[in-house]
Amino acid sequence: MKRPTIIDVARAAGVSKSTVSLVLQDSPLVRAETRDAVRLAMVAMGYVYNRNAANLRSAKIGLIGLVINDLRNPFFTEFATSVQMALSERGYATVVANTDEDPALQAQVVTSMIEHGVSAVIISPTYGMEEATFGPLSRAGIPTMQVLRRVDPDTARFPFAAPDFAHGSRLAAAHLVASGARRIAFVGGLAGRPITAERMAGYLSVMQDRGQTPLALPGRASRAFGREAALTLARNHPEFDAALCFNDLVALGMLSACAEIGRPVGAGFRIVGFDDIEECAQSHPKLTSVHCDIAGFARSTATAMLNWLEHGIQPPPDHRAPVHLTLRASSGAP
Amino acid sequence: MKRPTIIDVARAAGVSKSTVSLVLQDSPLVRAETRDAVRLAMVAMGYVYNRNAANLRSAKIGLIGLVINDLRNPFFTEFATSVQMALSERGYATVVANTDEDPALQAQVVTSMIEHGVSAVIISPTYGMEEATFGPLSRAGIPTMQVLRRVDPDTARFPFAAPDFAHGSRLAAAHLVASGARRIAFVGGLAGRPITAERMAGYLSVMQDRGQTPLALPGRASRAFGREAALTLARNHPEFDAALCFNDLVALGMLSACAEIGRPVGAGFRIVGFDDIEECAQSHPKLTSVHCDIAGFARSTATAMLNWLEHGIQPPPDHRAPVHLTLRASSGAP
DNA sequence: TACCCACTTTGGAACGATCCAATGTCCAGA
DNA sequence: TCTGGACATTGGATCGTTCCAAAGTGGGTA
Repeated sequence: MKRPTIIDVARAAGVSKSTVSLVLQDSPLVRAETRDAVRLAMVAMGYVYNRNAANLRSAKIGLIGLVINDLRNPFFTEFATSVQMALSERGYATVVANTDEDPALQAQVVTSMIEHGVSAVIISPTYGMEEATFGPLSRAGIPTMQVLRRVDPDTARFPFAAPDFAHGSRLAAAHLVASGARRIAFVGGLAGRPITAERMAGYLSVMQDRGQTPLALPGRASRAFGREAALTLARNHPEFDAALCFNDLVALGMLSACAEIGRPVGAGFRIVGFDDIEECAQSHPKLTSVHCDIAGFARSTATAMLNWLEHGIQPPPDHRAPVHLTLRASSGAP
Repeated sequence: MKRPTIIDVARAAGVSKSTVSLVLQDSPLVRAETRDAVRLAMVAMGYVYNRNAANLRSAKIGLIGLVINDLRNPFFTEFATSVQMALSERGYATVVANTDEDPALQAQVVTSMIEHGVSAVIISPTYGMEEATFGPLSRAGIPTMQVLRRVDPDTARFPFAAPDFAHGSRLAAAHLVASGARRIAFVGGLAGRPITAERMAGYLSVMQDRGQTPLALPGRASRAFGREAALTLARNHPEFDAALCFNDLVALGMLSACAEIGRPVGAGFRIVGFDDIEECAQSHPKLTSVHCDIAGFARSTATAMLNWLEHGIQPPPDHRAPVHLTLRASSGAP
């Protein structure tokens, strides 16, 4: 009825449980014939290794938690998938949880992960209830990296890493100006959040340089909001001839709405996205975007985490990965 | 240095370890003041529950493996995310792995999951090396469901569940015919795969009814292929006035290419997608698609799995979830 | 006073592996 | 023949929980 244990296997193979344990660990100490006999017995009785019992003593698990605020967003999907695959390559399994920007849910999944014994956590956090999320991690002494968003200011304890959004923003704004845009709006991103501030930084400084009043249409980072904003902009601010978007989803939503109302996008109305997700190269017109090499960033995050875990090398408190601008038709590039 | 255990907590709170255990389980047996004292001690010394030790006795682990063939595809992202959240709601953590359609990688991640002690696996498998993936699962006695694709034919052992693709295909084909399409092509999907056959079923039967030769443009289920196919179709088969696509990505790619070459989509050239991902309602024109309610399907899959796990109720060997057609502008619907 | 019962609390025995010190075996070399 | 050491194997303690039978309280009732 119940699952056989190493003791049962040992009995069947006529050896001691210790020997079976050694066989399980591929120890060179056991004689070849003994090993084979034990293996045979295992197969014969359908033995299943119980990693729980093992972990109870040796406390190594190789499980890493990955907490993401919005997993359905392709930007985060790409990040999560790349992290998972990089970890898998190094023999670690990844426990993933989506929080849907719900701080309470985030606190809950983090607790659940700690209980399941993750040995590290990589988190793209949501805002709110910081203590409920980071407190337990800190108390449990679990190495934790914040990525993409810095929510807990204690980066000595929870190192932060993200692409250099502010620099990308400057590149994008400068590009729009250089290609002749006269009035530029910033579209999307929830007001008051650090990430919005970073992605707006270049825009704001350009506006200041030109002595123009900035126009921001804050909103969710979704296609739906992009559509809405494009319509609003066309109706209420027809003089604006360019938009710098919080992210690609917003930009793609604008693209779709412009197609719908027959507003040509390109030299007449310039749109720049942010993140350069795969779809940017497939849309019509193709979308100019700040390329963050999210897959590369994900891999380097995974590496940094494992260096911390395996060699105790704590990542720098505030790492910014380089970004560049990918020019395409939506901003009137050739 | 090392993590405190319930014994340490018990000592600090001046009670026995049994009492601490009861507190952990929210047992009504303990007096309120005792409970509070224990809780206080826990917080004070940063106690972390050790689920491994607990599981050792009760043999419940609460870790569930989710293996996905293409996690970057929004259809699968939505599925995976919804499954994960449904499991999380019931107190289970989810170990996710993307296989990128690589059978060797799939075999490896499945092995790794078994070793990490997942108590069940939900897998959207890739084709090839079936034994290397399903053999270990079977030997380890881990309840495993195949979803979205049936790769291992032994559905008595590995129950299968998917939306009723064949029926969706019939609905889509019938709709195209009813709205007046004269020549219909089937675009996307790799030839020879069961899933392609299912999604083509309705198309083929309609072609047969009409005595027309089917035209299939097989290819990867990606935006890029959709673009390519739209151009090919326009160039080599201009008489075709409708396309039934393998999935939405292909259809969206076609949409984008049609916009590029100035071919109006709608009553003139009808396109129907498959899966009804969120973007279908945001594209221009909006995309008619076979709605699979993937989030609902994911939730019911999670429920079925947990019923199996917790109550031993094995899911039916071949479950098909209902689908329907969502009419939008791309097929000339009002 | 003695007894019962409901309410709390408790010590010890699992659970299934790992780890370690100790014990056998066997053979080469003195 | 004896000894040392390489190779194999082993029993017992241990990890941090849960579970269970048993015991300690205190109040009400016969």
